[in-house]
Amino acid sequence: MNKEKYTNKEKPNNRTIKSFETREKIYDAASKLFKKYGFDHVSVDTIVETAGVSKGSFYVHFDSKSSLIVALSADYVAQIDFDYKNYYESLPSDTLASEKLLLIVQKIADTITNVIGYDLIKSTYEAQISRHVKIDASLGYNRDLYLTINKVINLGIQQGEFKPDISIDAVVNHCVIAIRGLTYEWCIRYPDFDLKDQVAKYLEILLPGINSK
Amino acid sequence: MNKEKYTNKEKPNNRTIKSFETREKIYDAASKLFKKYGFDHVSVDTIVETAGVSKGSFYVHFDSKSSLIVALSADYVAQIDFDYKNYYESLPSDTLASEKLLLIVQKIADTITNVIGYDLIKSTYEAQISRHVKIDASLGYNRDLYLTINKVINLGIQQGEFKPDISIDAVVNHCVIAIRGLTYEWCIRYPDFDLKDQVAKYLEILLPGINSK
Amino acid sequence: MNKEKYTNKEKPNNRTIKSFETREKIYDAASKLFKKYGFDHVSVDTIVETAGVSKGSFYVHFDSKSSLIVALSADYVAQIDFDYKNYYESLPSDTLASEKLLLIVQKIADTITNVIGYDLIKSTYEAQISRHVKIDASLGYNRDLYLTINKVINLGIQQGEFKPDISIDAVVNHCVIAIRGLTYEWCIRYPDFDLKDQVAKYLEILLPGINSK
Amino acid sequence: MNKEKYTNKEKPNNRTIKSFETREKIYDAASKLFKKYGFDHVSVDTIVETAGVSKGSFYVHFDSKSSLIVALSADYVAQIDFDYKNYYESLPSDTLASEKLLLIVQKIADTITNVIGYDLIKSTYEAQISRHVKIDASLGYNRDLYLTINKVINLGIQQGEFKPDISIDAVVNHCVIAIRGLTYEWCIRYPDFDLKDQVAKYLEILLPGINSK
DNA sequence: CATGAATGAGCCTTCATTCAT
DNA sequence: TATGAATGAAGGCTCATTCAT
Repeated sequence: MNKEKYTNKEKPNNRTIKSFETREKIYDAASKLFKKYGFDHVSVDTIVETAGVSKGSFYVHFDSKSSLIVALSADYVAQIDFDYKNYYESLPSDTLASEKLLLIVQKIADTITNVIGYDLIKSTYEAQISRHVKIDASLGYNRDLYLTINKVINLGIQQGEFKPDISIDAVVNHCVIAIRGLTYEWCIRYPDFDLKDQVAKYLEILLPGINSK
Repeated sequence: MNKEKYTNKEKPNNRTIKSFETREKIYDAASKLFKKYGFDHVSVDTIVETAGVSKGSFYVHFDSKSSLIVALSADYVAQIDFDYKNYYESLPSDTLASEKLLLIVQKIADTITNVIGYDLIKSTYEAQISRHVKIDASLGYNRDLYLTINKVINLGIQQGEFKPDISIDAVVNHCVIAIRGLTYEWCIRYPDFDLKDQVAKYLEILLPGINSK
Repeated sequence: MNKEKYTNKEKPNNRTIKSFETREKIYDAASKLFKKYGFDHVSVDTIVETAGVSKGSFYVHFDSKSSLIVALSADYVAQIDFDYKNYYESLPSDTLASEKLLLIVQKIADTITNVIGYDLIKSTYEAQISRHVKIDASLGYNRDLYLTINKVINLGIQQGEFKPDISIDAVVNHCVIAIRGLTYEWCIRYPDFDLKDQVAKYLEILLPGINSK
Repeated sequence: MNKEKYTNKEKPNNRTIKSFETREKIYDAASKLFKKYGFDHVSVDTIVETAGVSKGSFYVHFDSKSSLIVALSADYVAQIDFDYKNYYESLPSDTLASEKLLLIVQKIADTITNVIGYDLIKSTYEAQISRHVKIDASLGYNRDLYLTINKVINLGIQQGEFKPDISIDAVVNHCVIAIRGLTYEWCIRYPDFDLKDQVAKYLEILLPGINSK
């Protein structure tokens, strides 16, 4: 398990600050390297060398290589959450629900493509599928994503834009899965696959089925 | 590359039979192990030990560990192809296009779930995403899947069941991607995800958008 | 040890002919490969593959990889002998001894450089120094070379061209060693070392010491 | 590359001393084994077993097996350099140039024969001819040897002992090559070849050609 | 004689982890 | 805390040789 530091409220002294910095150095180096080469192809040696710390230090701060990966995942997810939620709140209130949906999924595609980047997403998917580093559900972007899309779909129904009798859950569910599926597809077809474009196309096909007219 | 044996029509003698059996032993052991632990986490040592042959034998029959997974993938894909194509041909000619579509994707879900199985699919997806063991496009089930779904959509349009102005390519494309995406989802949520159910739900959402009425 | 074939005088039948051909194929392939890559870097697999025969055949004709090397060396040596002896006989009888000496050593340099070639010579030296594949003295080119050079030196003394009191043996000896030494030097400096040029320079330095004037 | 330790001037503590000792153990074992069996025929396994350290330790101290021989070569060369240069300086200033030359080459022969020894020289020559572990020219004994012999020849000319019109470069060049050639000869004829004797004989033949009288 | 599958010791190298300092 | 030398199991792969057919 990732060793939590700093949970006590004591005033950090020089030593704890140094310790924190060391941890950060390892963390940052690992992040960069995993992004570039994938978990399985980055050794602890490379990490500590890049970080400029000793191998011993690594094991002072992380119990194992795996525990590092777990710590990293949470951060990326937090970033996605932060990005698209902020974005959602910023949309004009008179935006159509269908348009909001489109803008949100495109925003997600954007974040994935440009902020997080291919290699890191690939690594995350890789970790998810091959190891049991399942992102903790309570932290995962899925939960928030569900809620946000749920809001939009509900809004569309209330505003008479979407059919009132659709199964909201099924639709939301499918959206989330589709985004993940398209992201997987993007990974294995990279760079010949425009994620933003594809999520838009996906909605073009989905929306007629739920629009009320 | 996978060393092809037996491509000539000569009557196999005892020696070639024995050789083939050895190859099979390795193949089967590897298949079982990859299924269970994933490609990267099965060593050649383990494979040959399981197969009950020498390490040298492994390299008599396969040029490398990688070439083995390539050979394995091709087989599974061939199996999928075989299964759903046969199935498609067997459908009554008066079946509705939308129904045919549903039945086919469900058949694929069935094959994936029950014939090939979770572990192997997981390994394949893992291999695809982490290594460059991309299934040869000309052999991959994608191509045939495209063609088959294309046929169905076309049929639907000709029979007036689907809108005549939809982009067939976009729809077919999306179907294939969706199947792969859902399969990926199935992998990471296993066993809490009913693939057959989900592809059905997916179509429920897709179909209204392309139905003519 | 290299298995000698064909020592009996029986009329060769089809089978012995086939056998001989197989042996030749292996021999030629090995020769070519050793030339190119050096003994230690050519595997039996590569040899038989290049020769187009089976691995089993190899061990029918040669007891081991090493025995092949032994067989090969003798041939190259024979070729050198043949070349420079022929050349020596062909020289006009009124040629000066010192000139004859120069021409002979240059002829040898020529043979080494252009007939046998860098890679094979390198391989031979390599084999000589690293393995105990010492060329059988009675076959080695040294013996004949000694005799030939001996003749020339003697001739020079008789014709009054060389000092009468030099130690013929020491001079001949040194010539032979020098040729081998320069050839070794050529190997490790290849291609920045002109063997023919260097043997000439060597003689330029040697001759004044033995010339009578 | 050989990992350089100890280049800083810090006071070595117990740990660095231990580390150094480990390195030495590996180094010494390798040296002994290469001497005995030749580079290509000594495995890392054998080295570490002989040294009494773990295989992992080997790669802590040396990047690869090749980097070890590079390190070894440099040392031997340094030793040769050290030996004959010291010797050269110690010669009485009134020694004749020709005598100095003789003494130096005999000193070198001595060092090769008695200090470095047959097996190691053989290994070095082997490495030079079969691999591309060419001793770095700037470090090699050749450079210094050239300079030293050059000095002697020059001295001889200035003192009127050698002809003033000889090509110093050609003579020096030939001396160095001859020493190497004779050393090669010594390797392949060992132990039936007295190197010291032979270099003396070589000079006996060379000197009359450059002496002024 | 010819074949080529089978063998298994051996090769060099990597790597996560431990531990004395 | 920080260090980095030490560890040794494991990894993928090569190769000379054997042997049943």
